[in-house]
Amino acid sequence: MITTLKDVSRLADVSLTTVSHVVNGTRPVSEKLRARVEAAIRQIGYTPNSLARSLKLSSSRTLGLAIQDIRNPHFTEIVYALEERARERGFTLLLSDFGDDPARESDALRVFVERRVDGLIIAPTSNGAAALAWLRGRGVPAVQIDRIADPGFDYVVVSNHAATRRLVTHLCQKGHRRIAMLGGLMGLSTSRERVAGYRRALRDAGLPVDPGLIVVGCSQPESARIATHALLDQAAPPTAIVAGNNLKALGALRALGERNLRVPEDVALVSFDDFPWADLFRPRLTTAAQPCRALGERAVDLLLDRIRDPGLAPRHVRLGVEIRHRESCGCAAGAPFSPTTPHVPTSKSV
Amino acid sequence: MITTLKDVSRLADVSLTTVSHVVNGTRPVSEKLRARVEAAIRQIGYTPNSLARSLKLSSSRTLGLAIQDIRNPHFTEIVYALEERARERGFTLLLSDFGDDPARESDALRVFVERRVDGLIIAPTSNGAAALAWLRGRGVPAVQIDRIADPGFDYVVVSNHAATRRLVTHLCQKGHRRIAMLGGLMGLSTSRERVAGYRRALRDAGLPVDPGLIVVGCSQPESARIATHALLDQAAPPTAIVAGNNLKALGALRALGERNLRVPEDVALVSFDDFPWADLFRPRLTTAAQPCRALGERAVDLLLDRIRDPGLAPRHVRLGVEIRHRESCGCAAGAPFSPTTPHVPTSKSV
DNA sequence: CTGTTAGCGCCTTCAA
DNA sequence: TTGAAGGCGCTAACAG
Repeated sequence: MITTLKDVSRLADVSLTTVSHVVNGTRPVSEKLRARVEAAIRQIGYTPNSLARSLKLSSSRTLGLAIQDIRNPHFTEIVYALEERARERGFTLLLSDFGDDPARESDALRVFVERRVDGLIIAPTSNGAAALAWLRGRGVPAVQIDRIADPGFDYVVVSNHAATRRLVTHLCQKGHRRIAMLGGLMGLSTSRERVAGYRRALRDAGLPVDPGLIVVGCSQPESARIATHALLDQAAPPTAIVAGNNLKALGALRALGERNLRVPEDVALVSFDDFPWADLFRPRLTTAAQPCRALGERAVDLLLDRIRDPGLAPRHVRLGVEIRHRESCGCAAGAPFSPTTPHVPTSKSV
Repeated sequence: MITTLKDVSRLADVSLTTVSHVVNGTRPVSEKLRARVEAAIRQIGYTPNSLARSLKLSSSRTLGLAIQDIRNPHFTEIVYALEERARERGFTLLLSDFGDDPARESDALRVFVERRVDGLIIAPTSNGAAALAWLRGRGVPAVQIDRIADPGFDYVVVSNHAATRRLVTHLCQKGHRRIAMLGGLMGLSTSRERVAGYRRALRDAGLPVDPGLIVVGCSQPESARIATHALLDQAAPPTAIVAGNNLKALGALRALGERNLRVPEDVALVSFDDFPWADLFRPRLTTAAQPCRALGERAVDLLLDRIRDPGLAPRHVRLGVEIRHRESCGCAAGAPFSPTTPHVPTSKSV
């Protein structure tokens, strides 16, 4: 059923070498032989064994991708971009979803190394530094995305500080003086940078930083929901909330709904990360939209460069973030339905 | 940097055979030698080369996954389940997103076969039959998910007919007499089954089937949006719409919003496929929620069974679908925010 | 232009 | 309990 070069060479009555060369186009072969070989290949349905090829060449043209949770739309979008770019450049993606669990993160890297991926892309956990150190010991090229655990490796992330700062400044300009921040796990660079951006914006606006308005450690909608309730139970509750990512925004939205608070009239809400269908939430969310597509593409490009030349100095890329003003910040957005739904491909036929 | 069994055997001064056996625990080794070997392994950081191993064993413990568009939340959820189950059972997933393009579908399968995956999971396009036939010629185990292109292969899908029928019957019972259907590409079994279920429900209710109320071929939100506008432009527009999947629901929702039509007061809307955040859409969508998790798990299990025993007769699994009644069908849902958000994992800490 | 041959790293029979 | 040796399928010197 599964055939080999040798089968082809026997059937075409040529040497194994010649077959290899016509398959790979790696040296001139006379028309006559080439025709015979091609006929034989078709006849027995030969498909090259890239395992053997990889073993010989010590290059698998495979990239490992280790990520938190592909169900988070933000990561989904990145995975999509990574896969597409990798495929375009002739690489296949090995996928591992490690659910923010450092132990599973290490497992994933081990599996990838055993499979001799040519390089790997990782959104590191708070324990990522150790995982990356292990990788370094094996000389495997890697690029970090979304978060930074080890500046000794390449990375491509976004300007978390600046974007959060703009989000918060916008809220300040609309007159809010008690602005709460729903932050993530402080072991992650993203969380630290976003919280720092928040603080900075407050200071810029001459507003005090009230520790009671900063909640960190939320990593799922449910914890954000609970945290939001706690925030609103305070004596002097916030009039605006900044969600550190999309999952936290969902949780906040749920809590707000449960209290029948109106957004933005009663409480304003802005969030990091956009959803492709953010225009269908009510209220429509004002967000800091990350360039997921570009991020994925850059990450693959960086990685392939490094695979080609492992001696390169670490390269650090920070991409800009677009603030999408919709309703939840208190701005009356233009048309009731924004015509731009950037992440959803347009149809080709009805 | 990357070391081999031979390196270990030299350092530990034992035979290569012995090292292999301690690594794989495949035959008894004396305490003394084992200790030496293990020390050597640690010392040089040996990581097995699974490429070589796979070549020798002709089994890669790899599964190929070929799917339309991981950005569709429905597929995202399935990919998540597949990856998790595969990992639990010691397999790694190779990912290929082929964007509903038959040419890219074939490419993906070819790449998978070249990489000698042990089996593959595919959500076939309308051209899937040809692709699967090619696979059969190579004797590669495969299971279809979501859609059926070749009953000669295993599959696990959901009861599209019955679920759509229940959705439409519900609408009929609420008094709707002009119910439109937004169907997908009729080359896909899902689309055919769902449209058939719709027709069946109308007949059961003694209602005429108006061809003008059935639109097929939408595959993206944008085409569904346009189709919805066309539907509403008719002389006798529908009072209810059934979206054949989640993307079509997004499009319909946008069109409805653009016309300032209220759901469900002016037009009712129900949809196949649930979203994890469906509770945050306004109106909250009534949906036929597929058991994505179970589907993924069954698919992997079926595939591994078949890999073990390729002689098995084709196995066909059809899973039930849960109708989630929310507001968009005209039912006043209970609490304003449903406490069940099944696809979003609960937090472990705040 | 074509063929012979030596591995890539590993598993496993066979022999000791 | 241990080791030597052949071969999985392929590529690329090297030789004709």
